[in-house]
Amino acid sequence: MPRLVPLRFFSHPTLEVAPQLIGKILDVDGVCGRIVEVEAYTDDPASHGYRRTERSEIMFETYGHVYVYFIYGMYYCLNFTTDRDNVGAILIRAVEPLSGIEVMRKRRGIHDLRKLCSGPGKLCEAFGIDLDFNWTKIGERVKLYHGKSGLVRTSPRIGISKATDLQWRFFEAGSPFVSR
DNA sequence: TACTGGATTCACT
DNA sequence: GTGAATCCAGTAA
Repeated sequence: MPRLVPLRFFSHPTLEVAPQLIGKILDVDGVCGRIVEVEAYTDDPASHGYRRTERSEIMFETYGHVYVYFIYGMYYCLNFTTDRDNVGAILIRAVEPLSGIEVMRKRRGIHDLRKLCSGPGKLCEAFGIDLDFNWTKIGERVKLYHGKSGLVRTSPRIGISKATDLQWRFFEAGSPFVSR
């Protein structure tokens, strides 16, 4: 079994973490992919971290957390926050599907392996990622669900709209990768 | 409150 | 190569 990447991996400077993320394996409850393209964002004008707003605050406050944002009215983009001391996040731009492929195909509605996760919006759809996963943390089991009186929040910061139960994990590149 | 534009994708030409 | 789809966050007023 490949070695688990510790949370502290993400505590280092964004520009150091980003290249090391290439080749690592993202596992969201058995749906797995090898990261093949990332984009690092710090405090430059092109980054949400350029201004501190309610949305971007997670980039300032955390590392090893999930930051998802909605774009172009249709797509989500998956980021992981980085750098214990500064603002930073890394956008996952593309992954190579390794397991849970049938689940990905069903979610994406296409069969072609090459088109499943070859873009930020595509991989979010394939992994079933949306805004609900904001502020969730790598390694922690996340349980999100409906309550009798409406939405149940697992944290004061997360508004939950559907049943979810998952865990974000990263593994060191290992070949061959065998999922559970 | 209203407006603007966006870390994208895909169909169509 | 081009343009449409689509809606939220941020900003200006």
